[in-house]
Amino acid sequence: MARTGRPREFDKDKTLARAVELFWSRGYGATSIQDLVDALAVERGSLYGTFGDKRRFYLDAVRLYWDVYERHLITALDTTPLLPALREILTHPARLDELISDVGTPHGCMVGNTSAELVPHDAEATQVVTHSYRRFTDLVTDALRRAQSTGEVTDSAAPEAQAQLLLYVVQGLSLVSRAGLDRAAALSAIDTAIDALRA
Amino acid sequence: MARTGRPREFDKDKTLARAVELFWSRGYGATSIQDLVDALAVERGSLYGTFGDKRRFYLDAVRLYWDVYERHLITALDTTPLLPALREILTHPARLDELISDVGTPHGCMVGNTSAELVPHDAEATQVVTHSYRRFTDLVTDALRRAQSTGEVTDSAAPEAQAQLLLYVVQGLSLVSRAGLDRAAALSAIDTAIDALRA
DNA sequence: CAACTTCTTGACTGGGCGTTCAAGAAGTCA
DNA sequence: TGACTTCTTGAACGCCCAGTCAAGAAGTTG
Repeated sequence: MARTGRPREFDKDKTLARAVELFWSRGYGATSIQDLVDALAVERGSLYGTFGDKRRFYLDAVRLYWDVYERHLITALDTTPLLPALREILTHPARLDELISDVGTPHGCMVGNTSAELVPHDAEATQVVTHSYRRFTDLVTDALRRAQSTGEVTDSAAPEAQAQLLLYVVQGLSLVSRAGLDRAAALSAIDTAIDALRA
Repeated sequence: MARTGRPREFDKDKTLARAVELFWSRGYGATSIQDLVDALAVERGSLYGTFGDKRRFYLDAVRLYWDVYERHLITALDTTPLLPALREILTHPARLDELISDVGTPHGCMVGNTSAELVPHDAEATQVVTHSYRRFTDLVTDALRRAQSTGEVTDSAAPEAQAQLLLYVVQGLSLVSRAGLDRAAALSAIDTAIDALRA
């Protein structure tokens, strides 16, 4: 059973990565197939043939977004001391860490945006969002547990509760930053959260 | 210039309040005019005559949502001690405080949902969201400043930074709770946040 | 009652949406 | 080369959407 035929003219992975950008900034509903055709320079039929319908395409984009963030998360959490890494993780989706000043308004976290727009009435979207949140809290909980044992992080609260709170903070910052970002105020707030973790 | 004519058969305020429910749970894009006609029992023409187009209608609903929450906020913040009130405020949009167990998945905060779906590409929505966030931080900052002076709240951080952080927490909790809510885990996280404010 | 104003009703419109599909192009394989 | 498979292209389709409008109903005013 040979799988021959005319080869695809565009790079599937790169196209999906560019679709992430579009879906991320505009959301699911406000991004039309025509927008994607224009931005990706791939015709409608090819998009449908390669990625299935719009929902599949979008959800694949969210999954890719999360995979990239999770890799970043795992790398960052594997450092000592932990608190500077946590600070970076919290500020990352809101692009607070970018040095350029004219970064424009950030798009927030794509998982959070999906939660607001498609959850709970879309079951598959709900599953993707739930999975991502769960991975975040699991990974951060482990890191906090280690940092508690070394005495870097206070054990006045359970690492699970601390991690859950950090999820709220990062999702909240991402969301609020869509409406415009006062960098200094945001960083002060994040530092307040990080300081509260200090032993 | 008399303003006579056939009187409106429905209650404008009550209808707007019911529209809040619908827009809140489904969002802007996923709520069609037909949905509103069906749910509100008011014909299309009357809705358009009374509330203008869909965007106006939605934004008025968001404004009403915020007004109600803000009144609640002002009342709650005017109490001593402050920390239990803050705890209640944080849990309120996620309906963590409701006693009934089958509350279903909460809709999150309607302002936050608007931020995810319409901001920043809709200027008026952005203004509504920005205004709401600003009011929240201003009101909470004042309350925290008073509570710092009485010694209830730690002065290890500026009240502005504490208030901004609480905005992130409440927005994050609201958003995350759309994907399903582990009440105990959420309350532990919120308690961790509140404890960090204690002097 | 008659004139006037506003509200109600629901059929209608035009447009944009997601999606499909047929015909041709570009490869592989024997 | 010729059969076969897959990809590309863009026109076409049907649907549902937000929004309009004309005709009638229900009030007020003098």
